[in-house]
Amino acid sequence: MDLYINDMITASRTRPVLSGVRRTAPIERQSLADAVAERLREQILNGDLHEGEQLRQDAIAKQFEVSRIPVREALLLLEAEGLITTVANRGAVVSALSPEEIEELFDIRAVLECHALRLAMPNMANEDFAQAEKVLKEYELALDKNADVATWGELNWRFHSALYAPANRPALMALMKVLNNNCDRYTRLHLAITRNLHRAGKAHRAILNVCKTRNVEKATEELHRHITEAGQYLKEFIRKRREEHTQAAHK
Amino acid sequence: MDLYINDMITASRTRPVLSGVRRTAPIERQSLADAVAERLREQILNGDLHEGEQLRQDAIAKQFEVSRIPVREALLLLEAEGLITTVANRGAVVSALSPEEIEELFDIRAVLECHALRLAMPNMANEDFAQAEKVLKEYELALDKNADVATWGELNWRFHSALYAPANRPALMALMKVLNNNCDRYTRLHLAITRNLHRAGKAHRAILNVCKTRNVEKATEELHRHITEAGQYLKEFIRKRREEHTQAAHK
DNA sequence: ACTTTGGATATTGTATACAGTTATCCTCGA
DNA sequence: TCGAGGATAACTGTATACAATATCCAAAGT
Repeated sequence: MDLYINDMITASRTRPVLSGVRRTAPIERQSLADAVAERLREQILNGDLHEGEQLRQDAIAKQFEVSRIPVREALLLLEAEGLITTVANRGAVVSALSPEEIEELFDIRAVLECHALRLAMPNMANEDFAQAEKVLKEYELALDKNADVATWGELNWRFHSALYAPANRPALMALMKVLNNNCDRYTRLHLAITRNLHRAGKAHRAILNVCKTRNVEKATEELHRHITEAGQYLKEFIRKRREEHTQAAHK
Repeated sequence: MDLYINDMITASRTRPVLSGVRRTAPIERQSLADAVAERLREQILNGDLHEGEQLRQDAIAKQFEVSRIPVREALLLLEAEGLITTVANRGAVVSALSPEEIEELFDIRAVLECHALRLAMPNMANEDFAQAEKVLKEYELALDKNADVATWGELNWRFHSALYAPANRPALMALMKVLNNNCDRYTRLHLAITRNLHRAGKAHRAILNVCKTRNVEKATEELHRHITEAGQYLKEFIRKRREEHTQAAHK
């Protein structure tokens, strides 16, 4: 699979944050390519486009009523993010990560996010804890409401990023976000089937509690376990699922 | 700045490594976009295009005698890699990383590469040491010959990647390569001015020697210092350089 | 002098058109 | 029935043309 540095930076594509005190928000203008990419990304993360599915330039262009040029550019963006894979003259398919790649991605995430947490913890103020707490409450509320997996993915990242925000490392944060997108797709897939959403909620609360004690070692250990356990679980989950599918294909 | 996941994967764009034993190499066919991107990337890494320099689509298209479409797609790739930055309707410029971003990048590199080394060391065989040794010799030879900085950058990465290869982590490797590209540009800039190329050579030899003792802790410590020291040095170097330039602009 | 406004020019963004490549399917022969 | 070969269709890759947007400069107003 592929990961691009600029996806890290291309987090920047998601619009610079409003700076200064201008009263009237600048009119949000997106290039068509960005808009198309956003829609497709959502569809992929939601699983509306399942892995391995072909992405026809023409079809997408018609669907969104644009020409193929912005579609092509959108596909390049998504490829840089690792969400799709293209073969010359044969078009793009939604990336299907091998179990090994999934494990690798979660492993990278664990390393980077623990590093981020380590940097963040000395800077954590009460308001940071409050922020994380707030997101966690939202998450639990969403659970009760049986919200969709998209909401879950969003809140999951918001919780994690809230922990890392005090580190004040924009590039690192952007990189972690891209990696998260690639992992979340599988997590969501898993959750959509097993529906055991409470597990992550409990793990998150545990992590937050350790952070509050300001014990860096224990906190990073907890976080590391949270991420790698998810990785191992998903690796196995996907491996079995693929096995079944190939068997089904062979009979 | 921006880093894209797919750049990690897009390392894949730099052609999948020959797998298997096919005798006749597959005919190399690159899309124009890939070819343009490759040329531009080289120019940026070499410093032929200095940071902040505008990249006009028309000019590039004329230079390579292609239309603007493949140029645009090449620019998207480079943006994903973090080498350029684009603003809507105003085109692209060669990314100028702030001293803080440089520090951040080197820091991320240190974390990931130490992790990779940690994974690699248990798998290191004599042939791996020999391979690293060989690259190191080439490096030292290039020093004597007063080779250009491009050669230096190439050999630098080849040495580092030789150390991490036994870890057998393709995604991690690809990500590290993209990060390296973003850092190397500044390292080369620095070397092109100060010409003290021997320092890195000595550091590399020291790292390799520790690896041979199979002491994981010491090896990662050595590597970590090697990378973060370079980062600190360059951060200061770029900071001072920028200061001078802004002063020059004000008088 | 300084600011503002209008428009000419340059540049990017998108659509349409065409060329090249790959996949599909049909026919023909064994 | 099966496989080889080739025409056809489908799709991607690139070029050209046009539209939208930004930049620059000069002229008018304060």
